[in-house]
Amino acid sequence: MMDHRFDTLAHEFRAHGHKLTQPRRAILHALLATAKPLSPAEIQQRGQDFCHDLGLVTVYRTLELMDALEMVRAVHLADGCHGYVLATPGHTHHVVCERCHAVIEVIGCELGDFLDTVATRTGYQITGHWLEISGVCADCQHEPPHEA
Amino acid sequence: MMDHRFDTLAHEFRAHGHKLTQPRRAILHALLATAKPLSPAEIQQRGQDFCHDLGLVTVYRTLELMDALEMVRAVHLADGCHGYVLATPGHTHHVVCERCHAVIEVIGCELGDFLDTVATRTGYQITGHWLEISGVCADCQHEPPHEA
DNA sequence: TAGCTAACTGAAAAGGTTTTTCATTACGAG
DNA sequence: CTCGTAATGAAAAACCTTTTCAGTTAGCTA
Repeated sequence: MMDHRFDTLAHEFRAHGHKLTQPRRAILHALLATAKPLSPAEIQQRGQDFCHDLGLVTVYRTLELMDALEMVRAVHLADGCHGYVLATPGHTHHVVCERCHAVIEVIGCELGDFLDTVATRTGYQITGHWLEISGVCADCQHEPPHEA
Repeated sequence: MMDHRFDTLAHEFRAHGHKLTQPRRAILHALLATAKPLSPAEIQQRGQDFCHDLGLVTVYRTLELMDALEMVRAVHLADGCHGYVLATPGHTHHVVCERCHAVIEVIGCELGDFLDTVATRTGYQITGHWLEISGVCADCQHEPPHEA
């Protein structure tokens, strides 16, 4: 497993005083192996390839921890709102393909001017924002619809 | 109840061939009486002031209908993601006060340039977006923190 | 106004997801 | 290697949302 991303994430647990257990390794592998947001149940299923008896409870607890450490981000989906993807550090936004659910993170954020306008118009002091963009990824654009 | 907004919304049910029942009136009253997003359970509680035996199931069914008619919008909140506010027609974004949860809808959307950049950068064909902004509303700015 | 029918309703039950509890296990410091 | 503590899986509890179903109501027709 000569994956630099894995090592970086693994180190993150240790750096904050948390143990690097087999179940947590399995969850990392599951998340690293996909670009789609995965539900807790999907993470458990895929993680069991690495840790046979990975429990769903552990997935929830680990996601909670990883969310607190900003290692993972929750993605609100149209149906439910409970998908998770590995996070890129810093402020990012997601673009989710509406056909295959592939996710790209857009690093950098040029919403400043727009938010200034909003502040002026509403009288609110703006402290944060959440943006999700949906579209059709390059691969899916080259395929006839409804065949993915 | 000489509320013009109530009449407009009430008419909306009829205009689409749906009945205007007491439970539905109660739900409208509950939503009209607040600027915060309300959970289904909160809508039931407040609606019972107008319709004593308003059931939670009816709240869910009515919200589903109102969502389809674009009378109401789901707001994803930091904790859960299941609040509802009355919708302004057209494309809008929400600004939610992080202290008192008051919501303002921002009409109009100047994200076009940003989305063009995202399209170029990612190769995705952009089809939609969801933006929520958090901040501190004018009222709360004038109060000392932690006293709302 | 009275009668009629489809739409709507509340209660109960089912279905799903997330959290809590608790005895056991395993990480990793020493 | 040993030990203490954090982490784990299973079971149960707690939620939230949807489905089912028999009874009720809105509002059209006469």
